[in-house]
Amino acid sequence: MRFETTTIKDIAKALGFSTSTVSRALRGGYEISEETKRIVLEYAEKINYRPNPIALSLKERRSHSIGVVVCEIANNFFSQAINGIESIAYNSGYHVIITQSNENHEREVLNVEHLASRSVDGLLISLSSESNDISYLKSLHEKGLPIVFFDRVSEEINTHKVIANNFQGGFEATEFLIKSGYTKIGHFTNAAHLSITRERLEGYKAALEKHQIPFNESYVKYCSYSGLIQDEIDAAVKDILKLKERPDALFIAQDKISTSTLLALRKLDLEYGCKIGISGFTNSNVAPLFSPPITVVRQPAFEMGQQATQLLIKLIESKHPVTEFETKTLNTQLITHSSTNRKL
Amino acid sequence: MRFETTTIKDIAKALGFSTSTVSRALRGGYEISEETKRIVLEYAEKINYRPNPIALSLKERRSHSIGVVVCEIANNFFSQAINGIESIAYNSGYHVIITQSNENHEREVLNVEHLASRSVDGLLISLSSESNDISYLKSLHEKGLPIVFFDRVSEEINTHKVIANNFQGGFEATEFLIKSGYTKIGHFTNAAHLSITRERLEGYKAALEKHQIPFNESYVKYCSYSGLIQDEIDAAVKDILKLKERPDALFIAQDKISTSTLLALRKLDLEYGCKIGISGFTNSNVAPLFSPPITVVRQPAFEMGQQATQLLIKLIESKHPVTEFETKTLNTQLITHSSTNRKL
DNA sequence: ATCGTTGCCGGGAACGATTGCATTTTTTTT
DNA sequence: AAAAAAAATGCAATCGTTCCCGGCAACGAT
Repeated sequence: MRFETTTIKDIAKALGFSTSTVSRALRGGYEISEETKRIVLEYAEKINYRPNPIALSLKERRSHSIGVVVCEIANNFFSQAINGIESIAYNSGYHVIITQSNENHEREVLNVEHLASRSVDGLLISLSSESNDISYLKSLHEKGLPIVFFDRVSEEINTHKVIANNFQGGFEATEFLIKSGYTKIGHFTNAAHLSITRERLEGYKAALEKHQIPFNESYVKYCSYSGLIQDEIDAAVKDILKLKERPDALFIAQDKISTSTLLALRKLDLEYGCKIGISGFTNSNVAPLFSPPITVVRQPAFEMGQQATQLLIKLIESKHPVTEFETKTLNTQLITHSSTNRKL
Repeated sequence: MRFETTTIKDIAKALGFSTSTVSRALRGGYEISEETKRIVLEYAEKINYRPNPIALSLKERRSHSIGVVVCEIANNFFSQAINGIESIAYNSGYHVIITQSNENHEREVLNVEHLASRSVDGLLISLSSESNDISYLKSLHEKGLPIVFFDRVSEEINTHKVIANNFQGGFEATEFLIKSGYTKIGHFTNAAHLSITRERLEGYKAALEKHQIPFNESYVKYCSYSGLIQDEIDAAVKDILKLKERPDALFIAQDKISTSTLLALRKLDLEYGCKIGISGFTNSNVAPLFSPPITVVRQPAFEMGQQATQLLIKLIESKHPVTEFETKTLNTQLITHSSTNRKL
């Protein structure tokens, strides 16, 4: 049951050349006569010869591929980002290997190590919500593996980073609710230690402060599984419902948490869910269909994927060690569906 | 800028053994003394040695990985199927390489050939809607590459296949609309030549026939881009709206087309959209939130991915050429949200 | 004392491709 | 026509690993 391929040797044998001649003819080496080149190229074409990328990877110690680690591809943000990544990578001659951590630290480590041992030329990663300790990444980075962070970044490693303007997103989403007349605004968000959590929370707080609304700690719910587990969101919603002074609006800081919260509201108290104002991060293309309706903070996922990939390829192809790193911040977009600002 | 790794040679040099001895000690070869094994293993552990999978792939001409080709990972069905694939593959020691065709034939060919040249041990594929000619797959299959089809299969290649019970899905979705009191039932579906299109159409027709409703060709819209292009769906909806006798219900045969149709209805004629009955294939987790509401045909995507992977691994690991192939058909699930059958 | 076993280990080819250097062939120069 | 220069091609090492084969010691049996 072994899959047959044709090699440079087969060509050499069939044509009576040495493998070196064939190799050079195929890459158009200047030292090979036009005649020989023609013969070799024609024959290679005829038998549909394809160079073995594995042999090349072994020899050159690079694979012309980049590894991607995301939490889950089913998340709209990540699948769009991956499309952006692929769009750049393919045009630059790189293949993309996608892996999922499922928000699990151990899985993330396994994925990264596997990618590294497969000689990926570089790594694009958005950290899992469980990942507090990233020393494993640090050591890989120090050994020379080019890494670019996107979305969920870490301070601990000095390299390129691409993020959305999370502060802006949080601020605008919150301020929109305030301007729509809501004052008791709850906040559902990710695990507390993530960069995106901090930044979006800051935006939320800044909007409250600007409009002289006091910050209320009991209105903030940290969901460590990032909405991957519906029960966690149900519990958060129940907590909110139990409050003597319920929020009259919610700002939700993540894609999956947004949809999970809408589902929970529908299930637990639809009337309340339809009464309150809801704004939240999501890159879902079907958000306009949602009921209860939601005002959307959309991240430029595709562009983020593209820019991260451009930075990574620049790192990979740089002749000299790079020491100057940049953090690109892309603006989010607030999309209001007419039905949301119904208090106006 | 090259990434350093430790090899079996480093161990051999440090310990004064030959590479052969080290290699055998690491795999626990019987011909190596316990003492030597201990020394080698301890040292390997100490320097965190990891065998180079690329060298292994080159030598063994297999990579312990399986390639997956889907149309787009952003599609709920496929991302769930991929989770099923990974769940089995990882437990069996295989890595999964995911690629997207974006419903584009040329891209599909490129992806498959790249996967094959990377020595994937087998291939899981759901055909793109553009793929009519699959001779390239055929020749790969004849050369010995194990292939398992899922979801969108082809008759032309005799191998294992895993599909949903598309006839049943189409039948139940249509009959549900009929039983809810609708009689003029339109049908939006994929490109006509796809296996899933035929089967779901058959189910639709069978339900109509059972209830003595005449089949109306002008009620059927084939969307060759599978909902990837919103304009195509918008056009289909406009066509329907222009009919002197508009459908009072729609059965939609695919995930993306379902959501695109809902978006189009919202945009073009929300009142009509909310009045008609809609049932459709989708694996979206947020379908309960949709408005207009939709009765859902859900495919067992995760299980389909799992079963396809099990079949593929059986093929890969089979000692003898396999000649008996099976087609597994998994039942779909009809999920009615209370609000849909409002004619009752 | 010699032979066959057994246990342990090293040498080296192989996987497919590239590449520096050596070698052969052809062409040009004198 | 001989020598030098140029062009075309081959040899062999390399990447990291496995595995066939052969070597060598120690030991028991003859």
